Amino acid sequence: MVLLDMLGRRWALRVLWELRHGPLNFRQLRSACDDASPSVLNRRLSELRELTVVEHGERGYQLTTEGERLGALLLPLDAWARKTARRWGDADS
Amino acid sequence: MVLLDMLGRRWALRVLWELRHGPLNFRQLRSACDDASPSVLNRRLSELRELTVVEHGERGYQLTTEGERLGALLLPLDAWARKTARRWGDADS
DNA sequence: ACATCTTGCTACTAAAATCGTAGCAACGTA
DNA sequence: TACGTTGCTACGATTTTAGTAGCAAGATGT
Repeated sequence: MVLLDMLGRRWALRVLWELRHGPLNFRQLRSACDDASPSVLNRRLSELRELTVVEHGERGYQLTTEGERLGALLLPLDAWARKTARRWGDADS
Repeated sequence: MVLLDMLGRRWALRVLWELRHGPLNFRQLRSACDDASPSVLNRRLSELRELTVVEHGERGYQLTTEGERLGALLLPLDAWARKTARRWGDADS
């Protein structure tokens, strides 16, 4: 599973998740990702761009059409996460 | 997103994926995961067990009910991966 | 009883990934 | 020209993972 190996890297899923509502520039994206170090974030963005899942346009980094399709698949994961978080009494999402 | 941070660790997604068809013992699981090093695999399994997503029963490691629910959400991801793999002419899945 | 095999897992070192911080070059703005 | 913003690189410190060896406990065979 190449995809799982790719997405199983730090910030990969998170980036897709944070871009789901629209473009963010590098620094916005960074602070959205708990201030991930710029070196890793940049590397991950390169990889995601190679996958043509993310692109860098006028308005900043954004999901491509393919990326949005992939991002949509994360919604159920999020729903699951929220459910189990509630199950454990966690505060965050 | 605690979940994404958790799943964004080496072999986490992969373990869920490899257990989707039933229990595997430690060594089977390891070879299913490209012979991941036992130290990391074991650590990941501990974490997944803490999440009550994986458990260690008579037949080996297996998904819990919650785990199966989560695993089911990976199927669309796999479908997506297969599609894009075809798009790039990759051989593997 | 005894040796053998399997299984889950630990130990340990080397390599790789990530963190955390500083700061630069390019660009726009005043 | 001075100043702020943005995307990004550099680099040492820390954390994670890789890779290999092997042990303890239980099953199995003889």
